[in-house]
Amino acid sequence: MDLYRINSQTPTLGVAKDLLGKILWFDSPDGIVSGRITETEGYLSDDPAAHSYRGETKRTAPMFRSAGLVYVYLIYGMYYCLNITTRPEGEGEAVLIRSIEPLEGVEIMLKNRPKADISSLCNGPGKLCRAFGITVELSGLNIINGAIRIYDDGYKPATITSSKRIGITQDSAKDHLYRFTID
DNA sequence: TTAATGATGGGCT
DNA sequence: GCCCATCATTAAA
Repeated sequence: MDLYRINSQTPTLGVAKDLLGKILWFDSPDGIVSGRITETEGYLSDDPAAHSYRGETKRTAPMFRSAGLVYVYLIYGMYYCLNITTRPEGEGEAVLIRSIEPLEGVEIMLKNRPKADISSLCNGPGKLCRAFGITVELSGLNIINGAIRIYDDGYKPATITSSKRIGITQDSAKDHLYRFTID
């Protein structure tokens, strides 16, 4: 199985679609967990909904560094969200990984989310980070050498659906079809 | 079945 | 002080 590398020549929305069907892999303290990516969203540099929009801060620094880094942030005080950066130094774009179909380490995921059943184990950005054990401590790692990686096993999605992003309310951003899903 | 609400804390104005 | 790229739980219908 091949390591998947982000090509910084590829536009962010192209990467968002490209990541569908790839395998997210994490060498967690409890063991290997992995799953197939089924939902992503793109966040662009001229996009008021992007964390990078108001400039670089300590939190958002990975978005501005280089393509192929992990950007993790805390949301609503209790959940983490996982992104992969897509652009060269200074640009500030990323893809949010929103949903995954569990593959390896299901017993670890169930230990992290004891009340979930398989179908709802990783079907949301907060849920998948909780199930995998991904926290903000991992923000800034690269996906070539780090504990979080992406693999390509040759799976090709049949159909990619575009839709509006979840939870985006700014008038100038809410209607963009930057959310991509496969079934 | 869908709709409303509470949890919980960092980041920014 | 308000907002937030969320989710589980409860309430209503």
